[in-house]
Amino acid sequence: MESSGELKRTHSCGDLSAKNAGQDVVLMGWVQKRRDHGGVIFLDLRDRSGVVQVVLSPDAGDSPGSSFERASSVRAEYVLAVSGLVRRRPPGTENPRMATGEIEVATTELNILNTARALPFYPEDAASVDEALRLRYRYLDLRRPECWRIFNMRQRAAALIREFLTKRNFLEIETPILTRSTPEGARDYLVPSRVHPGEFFALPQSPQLFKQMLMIAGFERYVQFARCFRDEDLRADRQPEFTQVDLEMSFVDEQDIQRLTEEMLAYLFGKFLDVELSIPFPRLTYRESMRRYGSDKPDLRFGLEIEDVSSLLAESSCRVFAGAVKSGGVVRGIRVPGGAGFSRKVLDELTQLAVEWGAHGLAWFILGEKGVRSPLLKTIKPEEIDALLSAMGGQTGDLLLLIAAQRQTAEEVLGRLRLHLAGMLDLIDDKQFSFVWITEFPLLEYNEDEERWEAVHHPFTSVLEEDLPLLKTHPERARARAYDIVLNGVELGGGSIRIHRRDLQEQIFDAIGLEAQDAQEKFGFFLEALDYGAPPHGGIAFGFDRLLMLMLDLETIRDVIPFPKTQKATCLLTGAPAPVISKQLRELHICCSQENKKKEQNEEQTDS
RNA sequence: GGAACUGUGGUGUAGUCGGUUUAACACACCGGCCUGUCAAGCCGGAGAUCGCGGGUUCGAGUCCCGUCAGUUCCGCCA
Repeated sequence: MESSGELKRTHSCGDLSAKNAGQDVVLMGWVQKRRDHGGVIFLDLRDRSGVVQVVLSPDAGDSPGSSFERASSVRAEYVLAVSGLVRRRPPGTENPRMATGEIEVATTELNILNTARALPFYPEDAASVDEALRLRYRYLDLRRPECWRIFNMRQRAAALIREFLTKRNFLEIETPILTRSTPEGARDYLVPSRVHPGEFFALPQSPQLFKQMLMIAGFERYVQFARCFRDEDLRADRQPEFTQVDLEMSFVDEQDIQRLTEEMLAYLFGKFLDVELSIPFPRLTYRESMRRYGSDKPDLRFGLEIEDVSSLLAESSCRVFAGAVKSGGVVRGIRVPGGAGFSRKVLDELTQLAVEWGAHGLAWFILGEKGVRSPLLKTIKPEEIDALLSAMGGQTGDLLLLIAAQRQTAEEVLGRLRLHLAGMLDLIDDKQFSFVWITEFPLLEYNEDEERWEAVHHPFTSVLEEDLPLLKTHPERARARAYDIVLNGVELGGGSIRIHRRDLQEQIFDAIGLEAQDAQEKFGFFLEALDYGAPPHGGIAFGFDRLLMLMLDLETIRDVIPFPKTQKATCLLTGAPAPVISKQLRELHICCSQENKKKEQNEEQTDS
């Protein structure tokens, strides 16, 4: 193994072309592949820019210790410095499948900067390797052009967003990572204080209060690529630490924020993907979205809308339908074009799913060539079927699926059924980007477990002026000045117009059962800030990881995060989280339960 | 907290209803040969007791139970 010695890198592998023929170059990089013919050795040398073929022949001197001899000991993923002449390949040996396939580097000097053991897997194969192993050796997984492309895109997207917002006069500001735990929302990650025994910082779930206080400070327009931390269970699109594009503006209303967001996304998609987004995006109220799509994050890339046929069947001779309506429920359904061909087995599977999801059953009507087929045919009157067909637009070849249940259950089950059917029937065009705003979310919802009202968005969200009186009488009906932006059925971001008056803020705290004293203790600093000239303000935050995942057509945000955690929130690479030695705990005034103590002592022994 | 799927040499897979296997194949690895390959080739070699622990059985990679890990989903995620 040598140092690069006198060699100084002059070019990057992927940048070489026939134009460089005749030049002496020095390259540094990794050995992607070795083809040793005994008399002539080919090495594919890779750096971030690409791959180029390096050739060594005994002309380089095959005396002991020569470059040629060194080359024959080279293995995949060795790190090399090579010096040589760029030349056109001999006629007939060009490789059209390689960007640099017209040329090669006739190497006169080869230094091995580092060797590599046989790898657990080779970067080239990483895509097909078990993800746990890839995460264990993430630096090898990341040693491939596809990953560099993703992180290059990540940087570009961030740059475009910064560029756009800078032009719009936004200030990029960092807020604390060590902050105060807030009672609302997700579980906090806590950090013990050494200086203050028994007290803890929390990692921010979002910079919410800080950005509001920046508005109170008069910054007017704030943005941050904010790291956020939430100690909740993971999903393909959820990591315990993630990045939000967090922004806030003063003296604005919903439309201002939404317009800015649309322009920003249009700018980003235009420059980044060369995709022209049509703005403004469609808007659906929460209620309408739930009714038509059974979801507050509807995927609008396909139809299969939910129809309400409650009034048609309220007096039906079929007890399933009439009964549901009589008891305050609904009858709703989906028309599946072409679904008449579904087998009995498939229908049974769908029914089973519907039951799993909370329905009592699934009523189906096959609109076949020879008439309507359904298990309910005997109980339902022909004219009711006719009415159903015309209400749902049923045509020969279609399938109608109906759920009779309480509204919320019907919406939820049909919403999931809708997604399931779209997958089954391959209705989703994955080239499409379908944005939609969901507006007028409920402000509060009742938490059965904790027996109290909670903010749907967060407790700093303002309420629609006209719904203010409902807070006291029908809290569930009060609508928030909150909005989510949804892309292809994924919640990309959400925001709201905030409360900027102390009295309203206190009223909301009261509505969610936060005692005045508690509120004072936990949010006193913020209530106080509202007293000192807080301007009207609002904002939005996007999941930057999710945005990239969707733009790059990936399945999980782990692919756009360099060092992601597993579903159990561990890091396979570093082994975090891990026990710490008791000295650390003592300094932090932390005492662990017995079981953990044992683990930690073992650790200490092996440690010393 | 719950459900489902996955777990075989370094990697990716095969292994059919439990009984021909000394658990097979490809790539990688080690040794040898080879001056134009780019999925280099040819010859030879080493390497897994089948995630782990129980159980059923005359006999288990193959069946059952438990457990661990990874993934997906539900709950949870203001």
